[in-house]
Amino acid sequence: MNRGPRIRERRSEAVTADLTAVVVAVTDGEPRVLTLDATAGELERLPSGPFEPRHRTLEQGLRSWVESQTRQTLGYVEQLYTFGDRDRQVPSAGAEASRVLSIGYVALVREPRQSAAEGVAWRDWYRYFPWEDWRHGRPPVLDAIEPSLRAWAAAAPGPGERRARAERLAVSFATDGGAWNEDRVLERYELAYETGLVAEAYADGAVAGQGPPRGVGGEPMAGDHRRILATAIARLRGKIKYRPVVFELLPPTFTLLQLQQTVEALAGLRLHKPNFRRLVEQQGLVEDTGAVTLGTGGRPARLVRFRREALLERPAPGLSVRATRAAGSGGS
Amino acid sequence: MNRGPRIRERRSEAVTADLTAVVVAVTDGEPRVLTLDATAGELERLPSGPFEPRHRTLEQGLRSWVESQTRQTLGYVEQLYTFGDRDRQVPSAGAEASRVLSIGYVALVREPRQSAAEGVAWRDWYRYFPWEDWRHGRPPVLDAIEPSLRAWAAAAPGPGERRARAERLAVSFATDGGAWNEDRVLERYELAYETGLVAEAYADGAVAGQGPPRGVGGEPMAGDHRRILATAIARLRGKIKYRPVVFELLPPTFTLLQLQQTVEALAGLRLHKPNFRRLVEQQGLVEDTGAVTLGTGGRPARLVRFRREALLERPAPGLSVRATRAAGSGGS
DNA sequence: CTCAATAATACTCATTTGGAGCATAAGGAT
DNA sequence: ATCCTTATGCTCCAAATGAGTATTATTGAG
Repeated sequence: MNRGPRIRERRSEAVTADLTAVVVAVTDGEPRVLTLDATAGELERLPSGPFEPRHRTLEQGLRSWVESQTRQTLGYVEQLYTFGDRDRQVPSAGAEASRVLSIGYVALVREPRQSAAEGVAWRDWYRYFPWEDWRHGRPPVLDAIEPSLRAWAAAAPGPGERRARAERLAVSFATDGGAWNEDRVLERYELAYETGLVAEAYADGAVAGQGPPRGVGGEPMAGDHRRILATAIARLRGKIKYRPVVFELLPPTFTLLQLQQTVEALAGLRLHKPNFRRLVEQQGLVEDTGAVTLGTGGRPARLVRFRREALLERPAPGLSVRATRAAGSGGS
Repeated sequence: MNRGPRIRERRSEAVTADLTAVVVAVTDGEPRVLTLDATAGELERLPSGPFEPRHRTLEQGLRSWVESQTRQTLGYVEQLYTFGDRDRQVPSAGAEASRVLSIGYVALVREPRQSAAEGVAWRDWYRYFPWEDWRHGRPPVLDAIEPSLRAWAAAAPGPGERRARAERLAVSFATDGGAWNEDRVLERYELAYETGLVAEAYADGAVAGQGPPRGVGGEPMAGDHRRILATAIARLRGKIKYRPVVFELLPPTFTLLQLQQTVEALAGLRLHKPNFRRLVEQQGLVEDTGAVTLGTGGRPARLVRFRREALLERPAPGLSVRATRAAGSGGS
């Protein structure tokens, strides 16, 4: 196949490709993401680095950057999305800085090393999205957010735009009484950005003003890292429903409650225990190991392991997460 | 946000980003993709071109290339995946050709212009994946493919690898009697590639030999375009189940049969008519227009339109596609 | 003008799935 | 022993789903 001439002709338009990793673990029932601490001039950030000639593949490049920056080796890795630049980033360093692509990845790890390196920390991901955790009922921060959202919708230029904004709010944030959909993490972040609720919008110059209202927009991150994190959470929340990805976060053997709490941590919802177990059993997702744990605080729990054969038997071997009316979508 | 220094330091590692479009339409109940004809030295290809400074965003760049190459304007556009180079492409033009990224997109259009430009054609997508069309029962080409797949599994280096290959076959191609999963288009293409069933594997040097067995591997495409097409089909087949994307392919008003046939075209499956209608109705995906069509060949059909409010009411407003036992997954 | 062919539409029925709550079992702590 | 906690098992019912059948409204052949 004669692609030579074509490729050469194209090389004139060069860009830089930044590989960025959302490395996820669940410890003590909390979802955590691997971050680099904020430094003098910069905010907290995700491990990342440019794609370089020494990297065999994009994914290899990513693994290499994460390891060198955090001493954490990665297991399961999945590409998320490639973000262009001018639609979001600030051309702070002049025109020549404007050709950067961010290729986002999500990685799952089982046993996070405690403080793997200096300046590296596993942080609760709800630190960055406080409105996403419904495990203890409706997050209070939503009451502080909603007025801003409604004001933004009301301030739309025309009636058509106003209706469009109201619909986006209804779909994403379940204003006007609809059901909260835990998957729409990215839409919600984008809305928060557009309405000036997150600090990044001001840093990028997308929204004018001093900064967001205090204490409601979640912790900011450098560049577009929080957007990449939102994409990762959305992807994971969607994927657990039809792919057995949760097991990448669990040790080889685990109890059903551990499994449930891991799913709950990711989804940000409380699930109905008996039904969750029934689902897991009838999907054939796990098999008994014979062993039991004692440190449960109650009756000992069976230890189970993931059953790979489930991949063959089910078209969509996942764990549908539907909140119990009790704690998930109901009141506080 | 002080990103200046960091960005400059990274600019040394430049790559080229190629934007590639899978533009899809369904006409006469057949799924079609917009392609550029094969030329003297090259195979059929998808519209594509490099991301350039003049492009405001990645998506804008894509739209611009598609329009200039095919005179087709795009409606719905969605990014698919960014493919690195060394994992697949041949470094045919020397070392400097090895830093190309392909960013794949899928676009849906309603009314394909007939022969929009010279050298441009809407082609049935099953031309490239003959094993993916189960609307008339099991595709005969599978009988020709399976021996090659089994031989490849049997020829694995060790017993562990042999088992791994057999499992991949079982999952992707439903060998050993499992159910065919229409979503796994990409896995099947990758397997066909690895087993030397598709011409691209030889062109890339990934498989040694003259070329694939004749008449079974589907029509080849330039570079990694067929892989991108496989990704697009897989994405669409998955997405119709939880998002109302089909309507992007239909005119403003349509009949329920048209809707069903469009879904069937994408999924490559035959559906049970009464149940499909019931699903559409109870999901509230469409509403009556009052009008009817006559050219049905039988009783006139109601004309309906998409109901946007369904987006608000349902968490996953889509059309689950489960084959009827009759024609979909059953015998020929 | 009647009848067959073709689709559209309506309805039935059995089975499965899914949400909710309750009952019982088996540990540890006091 | 009693209570607390968690694991596990089971029931009930409503909704969704798969499959099949019946009826209705056109077109077109004879």
